[in-house]
Amino acid sequence: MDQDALAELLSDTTEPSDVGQSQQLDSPLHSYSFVTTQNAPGCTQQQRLLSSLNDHSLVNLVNSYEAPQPAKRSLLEHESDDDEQNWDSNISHLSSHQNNVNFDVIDDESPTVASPSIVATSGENSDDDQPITDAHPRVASNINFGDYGQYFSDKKVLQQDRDQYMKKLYQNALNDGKPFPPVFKDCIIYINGRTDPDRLQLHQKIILYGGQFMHFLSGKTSVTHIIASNLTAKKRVEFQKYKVVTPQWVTDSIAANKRLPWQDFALITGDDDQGKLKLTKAKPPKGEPNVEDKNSENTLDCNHPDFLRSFFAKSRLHHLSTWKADLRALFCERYLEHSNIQGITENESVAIFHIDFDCFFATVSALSDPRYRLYEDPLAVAHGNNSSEIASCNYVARSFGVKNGMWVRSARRLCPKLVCMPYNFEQYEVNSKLLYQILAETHFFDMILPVSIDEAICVKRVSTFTGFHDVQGQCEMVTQTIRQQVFDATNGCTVSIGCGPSLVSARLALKDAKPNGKRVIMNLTNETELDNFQAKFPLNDLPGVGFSIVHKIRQQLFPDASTTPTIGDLKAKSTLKSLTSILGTKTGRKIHLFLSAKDDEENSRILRNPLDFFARKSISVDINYAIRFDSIHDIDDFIDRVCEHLTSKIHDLGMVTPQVTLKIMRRCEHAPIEPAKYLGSGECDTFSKSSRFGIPTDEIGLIATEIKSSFRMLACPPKDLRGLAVQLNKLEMKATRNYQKKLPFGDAILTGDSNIPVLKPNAFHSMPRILKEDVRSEFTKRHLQIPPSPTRNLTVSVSPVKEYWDRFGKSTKDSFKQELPSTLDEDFMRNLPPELQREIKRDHAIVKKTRNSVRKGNVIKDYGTTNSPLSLRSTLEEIEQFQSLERPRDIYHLIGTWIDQTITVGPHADDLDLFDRYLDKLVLKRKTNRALQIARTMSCRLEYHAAFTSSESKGRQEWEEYLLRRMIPKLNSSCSFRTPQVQFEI
DNA sequence: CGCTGGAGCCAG
DNA sequence: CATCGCTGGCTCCAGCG
Repeated sequence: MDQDALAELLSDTTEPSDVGQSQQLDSPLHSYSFVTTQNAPGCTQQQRLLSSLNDHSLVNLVNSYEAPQPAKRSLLEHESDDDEQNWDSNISHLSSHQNNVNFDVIDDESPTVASPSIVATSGENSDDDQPITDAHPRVASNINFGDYGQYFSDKKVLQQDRDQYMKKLYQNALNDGKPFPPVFKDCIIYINGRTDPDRLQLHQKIILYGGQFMHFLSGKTSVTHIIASNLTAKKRVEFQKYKVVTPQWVTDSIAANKRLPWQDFALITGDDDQGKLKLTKAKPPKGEPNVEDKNSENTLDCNHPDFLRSFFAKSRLHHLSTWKADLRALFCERYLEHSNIQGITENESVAIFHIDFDCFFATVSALSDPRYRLYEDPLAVAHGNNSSEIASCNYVARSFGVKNGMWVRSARRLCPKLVCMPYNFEQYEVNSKLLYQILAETHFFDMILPVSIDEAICVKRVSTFTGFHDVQGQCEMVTQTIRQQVFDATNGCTVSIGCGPSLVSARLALKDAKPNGKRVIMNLTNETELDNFQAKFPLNDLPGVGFSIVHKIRQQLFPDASTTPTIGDLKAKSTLKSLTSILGTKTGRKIHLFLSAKDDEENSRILRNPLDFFARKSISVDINYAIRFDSIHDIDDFIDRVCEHLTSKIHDLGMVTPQVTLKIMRRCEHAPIEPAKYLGSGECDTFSKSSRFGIPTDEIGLIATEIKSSFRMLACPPKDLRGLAVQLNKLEMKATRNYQKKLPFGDAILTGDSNIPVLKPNAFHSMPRILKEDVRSEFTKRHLQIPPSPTRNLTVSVSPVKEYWDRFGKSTKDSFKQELPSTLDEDFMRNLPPELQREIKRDHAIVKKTRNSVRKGNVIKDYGTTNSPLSLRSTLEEIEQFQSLERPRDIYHLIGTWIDQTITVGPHADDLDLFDRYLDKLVLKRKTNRALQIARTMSCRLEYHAAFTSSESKGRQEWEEYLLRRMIPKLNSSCSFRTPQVQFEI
């Protein structure tokens, strides 16, 4: 590093953690395929666009969503002629690849340039990974990264090739292969120092929009623009003659779709002796608006309506989860489009490629700022400096013993010089996309299975290799090509690849390859060889084997071992029988198979039937951070917001749920009120409670009410709540015929200007979520009225039943006041009806668990009465219709059918009497939960009909009348009769 | 025996 | 200032009829 750069570095006092906090907002890259489906952070361009529209256009824009939404774009999609081959079975054989390896896909105009990957793959027995790993066989400090950089900087042609290649990749990945407008045509741009958005993002933007990028300022003459956020005094003088602009020039030009005059963004103004920054109109690079933003963000506590959004925006784990879900959804979409893809059958031999970025977050974050030296300094990605968790650390840090998930404070004890870098979620997405793009373009694999943002499993049938010879060699070649391409495309991110005949072996090979290497073991054909290869790995390298399983195995089979046993150790010491007895049938069997490098049935599902494997079965929100509530009402509001989030999602997915689960974390009795980690949950007990709807629903009112009621059942004092999760289970597709029909508020009209078109009620709610939020705020800003969500509207204005229900639900709120007895009086218990006994036992169990804070083996029993098969013995004689029914769901179904069939004429009085008697029985038997559930089912059903029948419908009115006047009061009285005895506490 | 709800585990 | 401890899927187990 030269003196100037050093001086600049030292003069820059901003903490690294400030870098890149807000840069995701402005990127043009945010709008591609999977990112948009989730809660991508707000998008200023979009907001800008919206606010530029007049009311008329805005409403029209929203209305356009009444039509079916355009299909999401795929990250695996590209538009070239051979598109179809993407997922096809082995259309392009390796032989054609050998010709293509030279990157002539990149740029046909310069085929003469030797590609580095040719060097790497040309040697037949070259086991080394040139040029990436050759000079740096193992760990970081040896890696001669500079050589590679030099390689590019010396050869401008190559540099441009690479940019062209990247441009093409980006276009494919981000813009359906179409070029972006050439905003920076004829510009040759150099970036100086640290910038916001960071260097990597600016680079991408510049080349995407037609500019040329200079990595080094050696030949200053050719550079037309220099981008910098800040300049040292010395640089200021040095750059006097250049067009030095702020990064905003780039972002604003792109937003404006044309190159804006550089003078407006000049960093050095001629008449400014003090070198004061010229702050440009929209947003200064660093300054007050940012600070304000941060402050307001920081003050968001869990009561703030935007808390969820702001928390999610910064949570690595949330990002990981949503990325994964998105990738899975995308896979299914693609899979369905290409019906010719076949799962792998049991008898087929395959080569599995397990591909994974090396310390992904750390690498990407490090590359975004030239001050971070990835291969020399110990680096980690984390938010804070003490009890902040390390999301990812580079291999230098690992050599000190630093591990992912460690708190920064403890890591610093191992490695005092550890440098913390900020997250850069947007760039992670971009680089991930590039990986998947490259994998797809390779046209080598039969399937590309997403594992996560930084990891994929690729499959190739052995039978589809060219000839049958040298499978090993072909695999090695393809791994090396991929590694090289990813390295180039991502500006220096390395992937490691493990390749083997099974999922397990590929995974272990990957472990062997890391960091920055490849390991192909397709040549280990007989069992002994494979065994020998596997023997050295520690047990926890096996998939699905974590802390707990290792612990159990150690305890039972290696009581004296001081370290984690290896696969070889376990294989020598265990039998199928011993494993299943220690770990259970399935787990034991699975591990037993793993010991011979075989995949078990469950693991193979991803190969056999990927669609089934990736299908979404549940959806949930977990928040176990910053949860601090004072009152149950605040919690109710929070639950509402969580449910809103979830229902909005399943609504977008067109799904409904028959079962919801609430899971809470409650501060352990002995745990301090505030744990070591700021706003952390500390040590907690967890409790969960699930309940079912008679008919699957996506209705927020029902779901939220149910969850709130579950929360009360769990009887957690609001102040002790430290975490809350809501899950919608057993998701199913909503029947499509519904909801297309006319809804009762179809004539909803926007107030005000009569020239403004009528807003179609469905339209707003059919918009993609990311758009919805901005449109909503835009509407609010203009005092335009947004129609309520169809489902919610029903609950509010159409169905008094619902309203009643809400009140009914709330009526239980204040009734759990008394303390539970610390021990149960046996006599007292014996004299109670069994149902009640169970209920009290359950409550007692909660208290006991809470008191003891026992972590394991303290299962709460008799939890759900809602779904235990109904004891119909006494009701059977009287109610013929229920005779054959044993399961609650059948009962709900019957009631649903009953309502459906009588919705126009109303229920028959005799039937109602019969039904009344049935309810009486339930009440008498204290099965109020069941009765409650039935009422809920009926309410739900009636609301459903309310959507399609006129409010005059006599039959429906009768039904509602019955529900309101007879059924609910009956349940209410039974409920108030019951609650004092149940003795919850709040 | 098969089913269910709750808890636990694991991965990234 | 801290700091952002998610989420989906499988398995195990006890209890029920």
